[in-house]
Amino acid sequence: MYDTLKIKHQVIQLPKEVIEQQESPFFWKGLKWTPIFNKKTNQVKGYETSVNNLDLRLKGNIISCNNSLQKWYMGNNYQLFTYVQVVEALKKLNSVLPFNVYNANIHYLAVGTVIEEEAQAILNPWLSLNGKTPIPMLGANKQYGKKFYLTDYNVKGYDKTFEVKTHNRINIGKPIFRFELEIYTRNLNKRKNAIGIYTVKDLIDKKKYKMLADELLCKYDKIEKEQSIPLSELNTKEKEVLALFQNQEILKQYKIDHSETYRKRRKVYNNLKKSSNNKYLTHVKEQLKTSVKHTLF
DNA sequence: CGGTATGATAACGCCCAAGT
DNA sequence: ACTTGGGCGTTATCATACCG
Repeated sequence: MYDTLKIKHQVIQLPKEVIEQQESPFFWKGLKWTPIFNKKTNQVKGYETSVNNLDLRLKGNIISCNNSLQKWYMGNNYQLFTYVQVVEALKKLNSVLPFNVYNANIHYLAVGTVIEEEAQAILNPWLSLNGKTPIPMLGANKQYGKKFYLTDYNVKGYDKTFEVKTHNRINIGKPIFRFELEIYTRNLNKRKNAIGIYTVKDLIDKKKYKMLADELLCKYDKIEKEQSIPLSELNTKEKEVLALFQNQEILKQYKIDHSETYRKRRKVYNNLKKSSNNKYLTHVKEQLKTSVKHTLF
């Protein structure tokens, strides 16, 4: 389930080479660290090294490691990445990195899952998220995904089959849709029912893992989607509300000019969606649910 | 400028009561 | 019965700062 993780380890005792801001490479913790220079001042601003295809940077007394756990461990992220595999991957990461990974701080993480579905059909109905329209994800002059940029998190869905075909020249041989949430942990930690993701240890807390999985599904639910509802079954108010919510431009202005009424309209729309029986959207939701459930093992 | 961090504040969802 | 507006608790965004 986990994709990109940005972890930071605080070094208690820096080697003398770092304290002296040594300008040549040195060995520390069995790794060769090379200085990074500030191009303007030519001063040492940190050190970098790599181990097992992972880049590490040391700045001040913080070693940071930003990478996709799944891609590092499995080579790709078009397959499921289950809890058991996550535990194994972190165990391996801990054995490879020169510090205790489990105690490292985590500020940002991405969770995602894949389902065997045609991406375009899923993406076409996506209208907005919290009132924001998606940015198209482009590759080879083609839109292969949609991404929502919000302050504390990003949500994206895309054609994984297309992506690995154009970027990695790999043919998966079946349609794979990937859905992903990239989020700052503060958003997870400062809410009412906080999940509490502070260190890597928290990532393998089964209860928290489950909550993150739910968070991913919850974001999918929050995406405003074009509804296909049997129109003749709606009353006048519902028809008007439906039309309003399917036009993002008018909706946006409506929200500004009639904010109070907007809230009432939204309520009607929410109820409308609940009673809608869009089989396809329900099917996609179920697929995601099932997929996420499978990553729990 | 883009990425990150942080506290302040605006916006939202929900409920209820009052007005039309 | 439908609409409007206030209160409240929660969440998202804004403003600002820092860094390279």
